[in-house]
Amino acid sequence: MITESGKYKPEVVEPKWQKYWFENQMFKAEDFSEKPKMYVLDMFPYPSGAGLHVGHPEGYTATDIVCRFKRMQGFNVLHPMGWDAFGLPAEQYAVETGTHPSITTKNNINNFRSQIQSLGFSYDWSREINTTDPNYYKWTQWIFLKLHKKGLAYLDEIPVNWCPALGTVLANEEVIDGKSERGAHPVIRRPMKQWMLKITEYAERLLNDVEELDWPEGIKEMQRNWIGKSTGAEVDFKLAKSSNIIRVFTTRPDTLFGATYMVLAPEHPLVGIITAPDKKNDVSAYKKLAAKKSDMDRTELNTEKTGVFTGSYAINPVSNDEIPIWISDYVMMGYGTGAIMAVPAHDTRDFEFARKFGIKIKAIIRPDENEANKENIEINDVLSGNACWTGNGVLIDSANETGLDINNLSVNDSKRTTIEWLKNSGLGKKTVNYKLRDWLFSRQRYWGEPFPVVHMDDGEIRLINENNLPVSLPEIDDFKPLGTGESPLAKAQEWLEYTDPDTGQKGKRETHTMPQWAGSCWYYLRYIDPDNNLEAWDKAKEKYWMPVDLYVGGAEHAVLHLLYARFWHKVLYDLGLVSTNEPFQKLVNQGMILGTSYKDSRGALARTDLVKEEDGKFYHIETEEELVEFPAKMSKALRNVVNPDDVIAEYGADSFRLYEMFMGPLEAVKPWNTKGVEGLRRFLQRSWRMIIDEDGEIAKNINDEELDKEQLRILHATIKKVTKDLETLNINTAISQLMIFLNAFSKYKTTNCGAIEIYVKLLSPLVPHFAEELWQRLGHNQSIAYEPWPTYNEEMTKENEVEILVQLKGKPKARIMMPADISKEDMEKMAMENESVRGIIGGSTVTKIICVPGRLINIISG
RNA sequence: GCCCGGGUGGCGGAAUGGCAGACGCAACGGACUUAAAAUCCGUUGACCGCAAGGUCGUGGGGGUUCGAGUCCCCCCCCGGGUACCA
Repeated sequence: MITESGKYKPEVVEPKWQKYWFENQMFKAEDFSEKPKMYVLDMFPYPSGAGLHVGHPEGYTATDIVCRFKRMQGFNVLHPMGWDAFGLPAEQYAVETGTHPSITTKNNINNFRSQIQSLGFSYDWSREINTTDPNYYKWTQWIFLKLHKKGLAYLDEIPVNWCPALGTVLANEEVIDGKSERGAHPVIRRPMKQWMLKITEYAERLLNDVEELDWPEGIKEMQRNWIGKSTGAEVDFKLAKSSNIIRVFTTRPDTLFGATYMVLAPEHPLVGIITAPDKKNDVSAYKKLAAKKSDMDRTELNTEKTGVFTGSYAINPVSNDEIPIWISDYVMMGYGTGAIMAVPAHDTRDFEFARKFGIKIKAIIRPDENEANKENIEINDVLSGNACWTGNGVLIDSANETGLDINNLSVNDSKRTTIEWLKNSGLGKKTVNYKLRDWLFSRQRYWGEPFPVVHMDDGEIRLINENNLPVSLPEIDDFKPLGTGESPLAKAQEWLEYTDPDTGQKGKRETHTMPQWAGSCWYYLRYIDPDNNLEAWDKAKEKYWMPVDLYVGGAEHAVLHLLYARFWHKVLYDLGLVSTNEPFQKLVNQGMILGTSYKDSRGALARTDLVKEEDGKFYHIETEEELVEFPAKMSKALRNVVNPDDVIAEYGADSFRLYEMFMGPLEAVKPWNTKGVEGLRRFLQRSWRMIIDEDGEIAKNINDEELDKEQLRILHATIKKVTKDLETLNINTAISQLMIFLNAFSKYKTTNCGAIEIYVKLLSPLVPHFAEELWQRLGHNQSIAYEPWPTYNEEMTKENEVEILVQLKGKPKARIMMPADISKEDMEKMAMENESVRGIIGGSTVTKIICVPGRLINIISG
């Protein structure tokens, strides 16, 4: 008879243990402890109305496993969760329905929390934070005051990415291909007064300190590229017929003698001044065209160069030649000085431009012969101006009468020499340029942190006193954007008007709010001391917990969040408010989980509900065309979104967790396959059956008999493999080893109870509810969560005898059993005395024998 | 274009320079069952062969090595990032 208590029932076991953990506050982190600390952080989610996605629990499961593992190893673990809850969707929903964003947010958070809790994660819920809570954003505002006082926040009238559909400006990082990152609405350029943060002041440190981080190389590289440091020189060009000077930035000062024209960005302030009267019409027409073009979708980038001549000339400072000044939109006002010296012989863009407009091309580098051959470029073509060379070589025709002679020098040497000469002649100097721009920190939205700022009527910008924080969001009932560049906050009359309590001076509050990134720039610090009403965090606690030892999240935050947070952290460090230079010591990106989709012969993906399966093949319901299975991003449009709630309801949270980890390496992109969850459910079922018999009793063959040699070997090998794999986050192979253990131990007639308990312990970080239940049934009345992690004996993992492969000239021929610890000499002796080995060698002469202990013998014969 | 990843059975994926394909899914065969599901046992890279066995095989081509999925060079394809950055 199978009784109820004999069955594995996740639907009973999982809520039982979740309740137990919650009621006993099992995972509350202690501030300060004798134990070593471990701070494991998940990127906190934006609680969207759509709820949890199978992608969310992937990283959360991995960190939960690490935390549970580390607790058993005696660490004091901090593992918090919270909500990045400011953001556009709740506000747009408010515009449509009138529901206040705080209500939407609260509901979504409740939904997210219960979904997350149903997965059995061991968060310290007493530290839950919410960026929209005034008790939280009070401190976000406080940090803004710190930034401002340090001179890192300023107002500036700049051309910004204005998104009419969203009614707000966006940071450069939030604009993709000329469209908004969220919603893909068109974005146009428009000058507006905005709050900016001087992240550029930290560019060098943000770049250098990347080196010391234990982050994926790809992410570090993306940060470096985004900062985009380039070293070169600023050079001043005099105009031929006026006293104006055009300053350019170049990374190739060595090519100055080859500069045969200049180009200004169309928006360059000198354009209006230097344009010759007969060119005014052409130039202003082009400027208009360029302005319109920058409003257009940037993906349709036309590589064909355009531009017009201004009618003016500049003097090349090294050769004294008069060179024409053009304007073109291939030079951007936003980078360097907005003007370039053009060296068509040695820059591909300049080359294209000069070719098109018939401008002189003057070669001043003789290409390196080997390199030119490799690139398939004729040296003579370069020298005659018919090909462009950007590589190495030797300088030619590059000397003047005022002491600069770089002929015969290499590119690098001539750069150095030229910069030296420019400096001595007062014409230029060595400069460093960054692609990184200052951070646009204003948004014209309601649902964000208000700035603690008042614009006084006399023009003074006044900061709200620290003691009067937070500046709370006013209640309003119309969330529609004004479309003027002001946020909906401008409608909150009462809130808006400010009167100085002492002087009676009047002013208006800042109506911009902070971008969503603000709250996530420092949330990891608030978890350390979430209820502190006197300060943002206690310094001693910060010192104890920081830095974050492991940070797991999606690669989509490679530049945005991670760069901004590092910037704030460095500012806080400089202010003596945090003890570490960097916030996140180790970073791991979980790969995206793809859904199943179906592709036709043209490569088009079909909606999953329009696909039918027959005999293992897939067909389109309407066209009858045969389709092939193809992994694709989960999307509503493809109807291939998998909802974790459904999976948990059918298989249980433990099977779900196990499957997500078994799919492959954490960082890899991998396709979801619900069949796979069944396999893991089966694995748990078989593990259960090995331990619990059909009556719900401990299986009869589990006793206190000693393990035999082979059982001991498998047990210790399993402890070793699982321990090492959890340490390195190779959770998929840890699970494989546990399966190997089960396959072996479920076949033995009798099993030692201690070995089974170790198995349950090894499983417990992965499938905590399952393990708790078995642990209890095995007679323990304490939770397994803090049981000491099993240790292994290296000697036990070794086999006495191993099978050695005998190869003849690399081909496998025979297998001989040999003692595991045999020496090379004895291996060779044993092999050569072996009958079948002799037969394999036959009459041929052995010239060499390679012995690899524990592995193989390779016999080379002539 | 440039910068990062990656390419291994039908599928997800394993492999300190040492027997490629661990583990799982799927498939097939068998046991149990009136039957099915569940469960259990077995087979499963391709090709040749009755068999013993052999040949080929980690995107393609070369190389280093006694030995290469792994190291080196060249090329192709896929994914991500970025883009007239001077």
